[in-house]
Amino acid sequence: MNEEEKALVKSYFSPKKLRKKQYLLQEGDACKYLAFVEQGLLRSYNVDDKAVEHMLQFAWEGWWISDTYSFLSGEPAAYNIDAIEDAELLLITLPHFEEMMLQVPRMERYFRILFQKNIISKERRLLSSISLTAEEKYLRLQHSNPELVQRIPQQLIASYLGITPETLSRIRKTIVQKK
Amino acid sequence: MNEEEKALVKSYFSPKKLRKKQYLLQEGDACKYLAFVEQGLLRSYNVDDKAVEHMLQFAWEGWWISDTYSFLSGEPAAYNIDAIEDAELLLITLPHFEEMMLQVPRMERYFRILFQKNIISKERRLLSSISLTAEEKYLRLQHSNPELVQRIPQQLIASYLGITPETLSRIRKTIVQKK
DNA sequence: AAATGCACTTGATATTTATCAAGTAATGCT
DNA sequence: AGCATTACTTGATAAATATCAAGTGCATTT
Repeated sequence: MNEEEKALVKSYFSPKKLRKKQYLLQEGDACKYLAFVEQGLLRSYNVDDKAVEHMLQFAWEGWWISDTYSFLSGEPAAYNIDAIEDAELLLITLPHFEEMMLQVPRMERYFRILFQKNIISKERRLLSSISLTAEEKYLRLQHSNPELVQRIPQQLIASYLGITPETLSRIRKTIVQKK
Repeated sequence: MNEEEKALVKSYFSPKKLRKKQYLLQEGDACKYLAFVEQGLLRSYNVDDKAVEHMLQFAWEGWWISDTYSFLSGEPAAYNIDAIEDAELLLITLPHFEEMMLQVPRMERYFRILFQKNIISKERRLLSSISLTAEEKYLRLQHSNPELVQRIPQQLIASYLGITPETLSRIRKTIVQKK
């Protein structure tokens, strides 16, 4: 990308800082922004009838996060997004996003490829989810994404895997014992 | 899309017919094609150490199917793809796909948007998978995708939901009894 | 029409995971 | 440093789901 393009792309975004525990998006609101994480750590999740949180995604430096459906459709968001660690973001609105796609074909391509990669990783997580035991899921996550396991609090990892914190605690114990 | 573009796009694809139970792709081979389903029904799945199949995706008229990772990277496929019903497909190779993206920006856009939608539906399936009971998963699938539940054999639906055929059979029984 | 093979069902039991309750360790706040 | 809050662990028990084994019904083949 040349300097001119870089400047143009940058002009579509606005910076935003978020303190730990602050919301970027709350369920029910329209998701106005797609966020690029420059610094820090965010999560998206939903909350069920029993007030249990279910992690959809974590996003740190270099990752994108939003409620994709709400962002694109304008419908109320199904998910919450908040900061697990203080964060610095670059935000883009849908009109700016669409404009950018048209003005900078390179970005259209960038996002098509980004989305491809996202699909591939979601497919893997899905297959883990439907085919592995709790322990296998944890071990595979640890193997495929060690930074996540290291950086994210344990209860959130449990939620991400679809198991209870107690079960994860016990699994970790047996893994240590096996060594 | 004008006639010229349509003809150009069409020229990148080659047709293929598949009989029921025939493979389009076998685990370990490179996935050479991205397939568009004109007619019929396909599935992608993997097989674990215990020879149990785990459904990743079903694709019927108007859907696309491939092992996305293998298709893009050239690495051996992790999944099998075969026909549940006799099928007619349009196949495109990666070089043709890339060429088409460059020659027809409209298609770049089409796939970016297609991938967005794919991500949204995978996210929903993932959240169902990590947050619902077996019965809730089945009911939600039935509600969100009645054609799938009607058209796909029950054992494959069970696998798609990450439960055993026996459990699904019992769940269906209790649902009927409740009515 | 009889025979074979699948898909689905049903039953008994085992295993995995969740729930509830209490404890201990770690962290944040003033 | 001391107190409060939150995160994690552990134990006892309950609930959900898997496994294994037979059986039934239905369709396909001969």
